[in-house]
Amino acid sequence: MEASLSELLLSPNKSISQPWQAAEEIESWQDDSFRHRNEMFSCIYTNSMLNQQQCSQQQLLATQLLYARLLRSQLAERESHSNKFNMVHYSGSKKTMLRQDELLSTPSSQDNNNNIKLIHDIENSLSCVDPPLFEFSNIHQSQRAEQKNKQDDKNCYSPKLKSNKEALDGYDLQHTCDFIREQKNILIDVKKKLENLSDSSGKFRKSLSVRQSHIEVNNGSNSALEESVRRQLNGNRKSIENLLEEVKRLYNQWSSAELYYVRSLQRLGLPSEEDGEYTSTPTHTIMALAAIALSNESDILPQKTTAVHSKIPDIESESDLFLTSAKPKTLVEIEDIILQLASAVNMHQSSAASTTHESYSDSVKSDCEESNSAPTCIWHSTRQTFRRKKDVEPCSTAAEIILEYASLSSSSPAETSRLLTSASNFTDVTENYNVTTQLPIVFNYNRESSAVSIITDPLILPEFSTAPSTPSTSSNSGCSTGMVTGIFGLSQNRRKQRLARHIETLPTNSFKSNAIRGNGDNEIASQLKTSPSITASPTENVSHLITKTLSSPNASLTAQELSITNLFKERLCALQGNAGSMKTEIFPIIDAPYDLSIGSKTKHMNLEAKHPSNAQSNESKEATNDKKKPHIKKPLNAFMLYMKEMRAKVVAECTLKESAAINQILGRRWHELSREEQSKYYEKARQERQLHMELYPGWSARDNYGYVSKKKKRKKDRSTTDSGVACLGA
DNA sequence: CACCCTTTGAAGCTC
DNA sequence: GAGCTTCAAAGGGTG
Repeated sequence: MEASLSELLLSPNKSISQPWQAAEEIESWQDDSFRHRNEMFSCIYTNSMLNQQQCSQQQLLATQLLYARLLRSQLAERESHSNKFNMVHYSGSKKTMLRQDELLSTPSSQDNNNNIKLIHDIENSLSCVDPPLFEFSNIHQSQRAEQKNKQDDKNCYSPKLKSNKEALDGYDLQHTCDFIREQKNILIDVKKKLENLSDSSGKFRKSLSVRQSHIEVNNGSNSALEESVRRQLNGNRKSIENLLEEVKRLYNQWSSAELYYVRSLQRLGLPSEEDGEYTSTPTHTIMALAAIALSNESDILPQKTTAVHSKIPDIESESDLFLTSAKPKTLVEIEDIILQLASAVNMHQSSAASTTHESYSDSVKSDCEESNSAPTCIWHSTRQTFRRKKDVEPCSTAAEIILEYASLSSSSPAETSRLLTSASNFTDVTENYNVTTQLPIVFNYNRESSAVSIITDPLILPEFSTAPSTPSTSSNSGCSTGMVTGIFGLSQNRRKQRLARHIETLPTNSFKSNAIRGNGDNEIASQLKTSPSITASPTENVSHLITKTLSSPNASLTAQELSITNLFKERLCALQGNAGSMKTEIFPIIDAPYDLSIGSKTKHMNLEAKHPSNAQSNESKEATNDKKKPHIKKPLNAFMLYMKEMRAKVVAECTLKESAAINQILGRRWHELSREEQSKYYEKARQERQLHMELYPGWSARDNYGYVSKKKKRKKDRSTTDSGVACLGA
């Protein structure tokens, strides 16, 4: 029962001796860490379960926070303390949450309302989650131990791995994937239990208040007994509220792990368990681990966020938050595991592909060789193909692979939607690159780059990949014109102001990171090629970590590059494989970061289905150009957010189904809202705009002008002409 | 099947 | 800066 969630998730083998499992250590950090646990996510996910739209933003925020953490972790000291996996201490959290001393402080003889019993019922309901969990876990762990023994494996991916190769040889990828999937199912069970617990706790709290009010009404006298009962009631209520708070945090933390996992799969274009075609891949494993790392993030929160506990912190504070060099507590350790796992996965892959560990380019070759229609490789002009030949200089660095991948994407200008799909891929791999190499790299390739360029910016790749080889496709989009103009390249005053505002919120630390701000491919290539030095430069801790993790610096580099390279390889081969069919196959544009829903399938917000492409023939070229760039929708305003949230309720209340009528009702209700209630939505809208602005720094609402039907425009013209105002305006 | 309807608010455009 | 336009969501209705 002392097992932590991290243990459950990360330990495939019970026999693994992991120092962080020591109960003393757990006890030592639990109190401190649990108090701050999920501060970030409790802020991020406030009300998130009630509002899907909100979830999308918060989900993204969470992801960004992860990256920011990854970034920050490079700058922070690696603590010697072994509170490595400071995740939800699953069973232990129960004890912490319940605070036995508080709960038991009330003598049972005075528990007239059976409050203690109820609390214990709740406690039991929590504990009833544990047995199957650990039973399950132990079963699988023992099974895995047996399997391990059968395979005569000598090593596993312990964080204290000394001989990486040995461990990698013994690493059973498939089992790990299975294990993670199983643990995810367990987490789903935990989630359900927590929801049930939350419900029962809510009922209890309600009954508690009813009883208390009953006492107050019926008895006017202030006898000592009543006072005592009241105090106990208050105490119990406090306990319940604490319990609920902890449950909420647990739930949020779990959700964060799941969300990031699902989201990562979606953004990589990999199927999830919900999809029929799901097959476990190394990338699944990596993503699952990343999700775990994200979940772990919650423990690194500085105290700062508690002040805004009741509301979602704004971006400024968040940016400031994760760029301050607070102490990392667990992330480095988690990353250590992830790095080793990723390396192990790729080593495994490499060996499976009958290639040498040292030459992953050969692996690329072997994986891609079956592709007949190899796109042009701009890096190896001698062959003009990405397909590896023995006499061709292979892409020797991850940077080249990345760039080649990008060039490959851009080499098929006819399939712009595909390119857009690759955007998320690129971003993903870039992120993975950060994960696996622990390099705080920011690719800032936005034409109108703001100082804050969130790593997940989906525009990064399209711009990056299209710039070298394809001309601008639009004249009005700031994202597609020329080279990097920087923050001074803005032409619109308002946009200047917005950006200036944005920049003002930037902590200076953000520039201290190893942000790669380049103007061309060569620069980024050279930057990436020098990754070893970058790895060593931010802190000695990183290099120390890697050196410690892997047998040698070279091996470190190789393993890191293997990690990203294989990720790229996967996508690259997929891209190549689809090269022949790309011309006819239209992939939906996935605008992943801004529109992914929690636990749901990707919503293709940018589907062009509504676009009247055949409306006017003389605008076909323009329409074609429009199709080539992603359609980034406007952020929702306060009323839209309100509508989105309340529509279902109104529909349920009324028999109306027509949206126009519903909207009228919602409009009236909006005006009936108090200022406070409205301000809640205004605040949400503000955050949405902020987030949108950071995600799409170069985006302007103007970019969407003309996106809607021309008929609508004609209709508007007609209506305005009727009013007579438009004539004056025109 | 594409567009309309209907709401409010934000942003862009025009004068 | 005022006034106007466009778009954001939603889904039944309409041509």
